[in-house]
Amino acid sequence: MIRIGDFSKLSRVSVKALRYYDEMGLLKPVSVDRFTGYRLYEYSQLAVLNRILALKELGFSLEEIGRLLDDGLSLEQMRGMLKLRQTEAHQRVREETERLERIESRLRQIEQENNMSKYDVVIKNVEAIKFASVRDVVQTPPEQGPLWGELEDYLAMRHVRPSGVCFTLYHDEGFKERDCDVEVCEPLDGDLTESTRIKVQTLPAATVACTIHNGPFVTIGEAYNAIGKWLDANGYRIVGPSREVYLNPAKDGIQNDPNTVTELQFPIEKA
Amino acid sequence: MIRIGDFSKLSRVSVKALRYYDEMGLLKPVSVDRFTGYRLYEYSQLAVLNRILALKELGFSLEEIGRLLDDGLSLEQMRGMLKLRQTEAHQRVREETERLERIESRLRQIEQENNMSKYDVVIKNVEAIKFASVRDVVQTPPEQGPLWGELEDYLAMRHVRPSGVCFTLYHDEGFKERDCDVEVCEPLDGDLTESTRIKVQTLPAATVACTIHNGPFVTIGEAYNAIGKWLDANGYRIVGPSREVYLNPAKDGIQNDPNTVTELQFPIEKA
DNA sequence: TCTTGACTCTCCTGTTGCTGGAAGGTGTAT
DNA sequence: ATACACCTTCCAGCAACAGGAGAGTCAAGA
Repeated sequence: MIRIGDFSKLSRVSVKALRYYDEMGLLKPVSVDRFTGYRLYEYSQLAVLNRILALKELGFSLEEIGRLLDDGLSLEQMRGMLKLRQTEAHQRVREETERLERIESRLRQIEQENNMSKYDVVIKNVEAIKFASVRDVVQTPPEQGPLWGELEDYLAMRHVRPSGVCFTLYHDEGFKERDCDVEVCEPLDGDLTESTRIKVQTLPAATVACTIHNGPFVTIGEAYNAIGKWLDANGYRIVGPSREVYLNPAKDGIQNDPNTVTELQFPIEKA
Repeated sequence: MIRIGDFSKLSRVSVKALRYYDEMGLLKPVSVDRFTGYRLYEYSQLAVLNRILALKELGFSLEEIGRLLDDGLSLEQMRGMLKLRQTEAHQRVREETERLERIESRLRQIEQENNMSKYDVVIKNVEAIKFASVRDVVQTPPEQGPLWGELEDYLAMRHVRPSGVCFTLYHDEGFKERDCDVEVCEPLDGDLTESTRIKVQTLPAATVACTIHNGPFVTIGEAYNAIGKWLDANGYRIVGPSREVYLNPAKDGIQNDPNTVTELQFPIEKA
């Protein structure tokens, strides 16, 4: 029988941790002095402690370990739990690897361009969205103005009000300055009858890389630039039309309001 | 100006998190209604939030992010912090990969042998240790008894008492049943003059894989077996003599006490 | 105008696996 | 007797929020 301090030295597990394991019911000392409260361990309990540590290494929580130690665990159960830990560990390896890639791409960016981009790209999941839209080819993006007029008139006439922020889909692959295949969209809650020009569709939920452009449209190219580089550097592939979401739409037509806030969203997949 | 719920929907960051960021000083709403306490955000703050999220992805804590946002961070500083994160991320990738390996080796073990080993192997760091010892070649391990007598007599004559648990070093590479090069050791605190047979040395601190054998010595082969397999399966290399640590030494000479507790320690390196 | 129902606020607790420290009792060697 | 190392319990804290209670706010519909 040895006291907690010696047990701790032998096992290289802190006294605090041992007391915690006692409290959690993972490893009770074989006896506790009735008067002093001193915990007394047997050497043979080091084997139990080793089992606890080994399970911890495998990624089990202390609570799970407690159950594993109590229940004479069947092999099948054990196998199942290990499989679970396996996928989790896999997942975390992936995450950390991606994090590492991102860090390295940032470092490269600093080395090469010697500055920090004003655009930060983040990945998020957006929900499916139902919307009414007009699609057409315009000479340059700013010329989508009339399409907006057309769409809004149509909605107003049918007393339908958009249920969220409007956006434009760019159907061309890659960036294109002229003859752009654009689709201007207003999100919808209820129903709407279509016409030859106005269609109702649903965009599926997606994982998108996005960045925020603060300022007038004339400079939005920088944002496209930044997000494009980021996708490249971090190994993502574009898998659908990009969206320009007009969070705080321009007040004066579509051009030069400096308070405009626009979000760029690119549906992506890991390359 | 939008309320927290809408800001949350646009950013896909929970309301709780936004309030927390406010409290931490990371992202204050541009205004707070004096009467209702409602937080009001600007669309343009989505860019700040994106920066926060991007830094979080890189592995920074919220506190660090706070400082990064406040101090107009110099590029050099940023580079330094990124380098730090980089090594950390590297470290974690390694850890998770090793965890994954261990899980997979356990799974293989279950598939193949259809049972769970009674021996759990854990890795720990042991400190340097000074000791007195006798080294000799014995026909079989159990025949080290006389060496123990020799060592203990020597210590007793010089009124030196061991300062910890005794152990044996096995200097042979691999497992050997006969003509074993063993060294029986008693840890020491103070000084001791050497003789031709008795030497004083210091084992350096080391990383060891260890397992606990509960029971008589005759069955200790199983423990060696288990630890050997484990090292193999998890990609470790033995880099020094193994130690047999007699935690709860046998009472009857050295053979058959069932309450004996012995720890096997193998100094290792990742292969 | 009243009533819903959806939002929002603050404040408190809980999460995980411990670490650190305070205040006080033990054990042993000098 | 007196150190000094140990041991005990209890409380606080970490990181980044989530969940919920209890109460106030807002806009739309009856």
